[in-house]
Amino acid sequence: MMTNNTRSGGAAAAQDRAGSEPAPRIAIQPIDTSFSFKNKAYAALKNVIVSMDIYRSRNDIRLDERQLAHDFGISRTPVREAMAQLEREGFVRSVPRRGVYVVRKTKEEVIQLITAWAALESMAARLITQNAKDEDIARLRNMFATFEGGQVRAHLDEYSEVNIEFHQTIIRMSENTVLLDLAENLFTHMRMIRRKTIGEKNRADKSIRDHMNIIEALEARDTARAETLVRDHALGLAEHVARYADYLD
Amino acid sequence: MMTNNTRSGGAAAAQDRAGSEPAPRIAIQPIDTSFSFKNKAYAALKNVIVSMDIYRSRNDIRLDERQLAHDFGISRTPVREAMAQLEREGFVRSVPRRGVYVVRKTKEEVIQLITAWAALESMAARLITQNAKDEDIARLRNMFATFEGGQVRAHLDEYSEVNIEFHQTIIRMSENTVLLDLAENLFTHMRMIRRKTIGEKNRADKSIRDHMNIIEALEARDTARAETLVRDHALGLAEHVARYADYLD
DNA sequence: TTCTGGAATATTGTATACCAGAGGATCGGG
DNA sequence: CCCGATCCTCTGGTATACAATATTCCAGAA
Repeated sequence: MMTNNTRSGGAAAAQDRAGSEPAPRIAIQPIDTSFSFKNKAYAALKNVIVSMDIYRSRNDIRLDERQLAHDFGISRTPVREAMAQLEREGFVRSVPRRGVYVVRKTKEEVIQLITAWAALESMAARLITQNAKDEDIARLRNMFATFEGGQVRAHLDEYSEVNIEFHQTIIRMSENTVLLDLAENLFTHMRMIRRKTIGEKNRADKSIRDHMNIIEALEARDTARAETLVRDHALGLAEHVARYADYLD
Repeated sequence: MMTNNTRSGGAAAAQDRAGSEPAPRIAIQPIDTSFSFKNKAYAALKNVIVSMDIYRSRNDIRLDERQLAHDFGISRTPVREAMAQLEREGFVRSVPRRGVYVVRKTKEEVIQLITAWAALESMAARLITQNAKDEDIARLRNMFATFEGGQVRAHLDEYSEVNIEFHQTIIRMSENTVLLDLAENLFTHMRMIRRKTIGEKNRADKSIRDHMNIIEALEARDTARAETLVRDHALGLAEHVARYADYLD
């Protein structure tokens, strides 16, 4: 959580034109001091971890501090500080005097992950029915109604990027940054296993239908129903994983 | 999350007695290598942060790396690595070339915190009704029924240690470590503001009644009701904070 | 051949040195 | 007395040096 040290500050620069300075002063904005090597390394490392296919090979994957520091062109220190953060988030595990290894979630842990996600997102749905503006909910429909047409559906399995984006949007619409931060982490973990897609074609159809029902419940401001639908949708995935995802662990 | 590098291993040593070795081999267990300075510093720092009364003074509290390192008797490096972790968890904020400051949550953020907590704990309640053993639920009642008697009630405001412990126990009983880890962090934040207790004596009574109702719903394995009660109990606190906690920010 | 022991090597954990930038103090001019 | 430029100090950011331990591999004995 709290990824950004840069507390926005984007639009703030354009404001002072009533100031008495005649100098043109073209578009100078406070230089972004937040991109320290530590933060850059964090982003880069996270990217590396997410984009590698952990679950294909069974061998543990080790991250070499020295090698990474060298590749990034920096020293070990900021790399280690980034590692410490990733470790706290559960992405890597540091074994003393041995190395840091990318964490491979067990089936059990994935189920727990999805369950927690269900909790967060259903709360988000609740908040949306109470606080969101109609136009925002409408935008949600527009964003994902394209898939109702037909052909794109094939790609909408539980781990696809569009699917995750839908759920991420739900969370974001809750306007609760704590929920967002927590869920962001869980989604990142989910992205790491999405390549291991489970067959079962009809689940994609069900997923779309679920999404549509969710959107309708949100539009109707039906708090209880929205909450329930979102929760059960996620828990359904958890159950599916429990039953069919034997390739984990 | 993932605080422990020591993957148990406790009971595993006593197992192999069918092995052909006649040697007694008395109770050797792997020495705990996981308490590096980094981890020690993390625990110590967190303790320092939690135990200081952030919300009394309005001045920002700065943590001096050098001073802390000196007090701990170690160098800055492990202290900084611990700081990096605490920063990622939202406890401190590091301003480049200025210092690292303890984060003071705004009223808005506290409300969001409690809302997220409501989401996690209500899911925990759901899981308990489905998976927990009767005896565990019974233990929950025994643990907190002492307060029904009378005099201890006065101290049971929303921020008291016993109150937090009750909710923490609920989460723990879900047997979902992800929920537990996420909630643990939220609770830690809550502990930091618990000293600023709000008056309103009758809330304590309501709190106890709520707890009893929750326990009963769990005992009855009434999933929907338990979930709702837990959620609304927490959201009630959120609303209370929204209304009366003007001292924040 | 197989197992034990230890030296060589590799890699992390920790300490220290150095750097750049922010803020305040000081000093000088008006 | 007030204001501003400049220096000085203090802080976190980064790099590097050193210490400690795990792993590997080979030699030698049973």
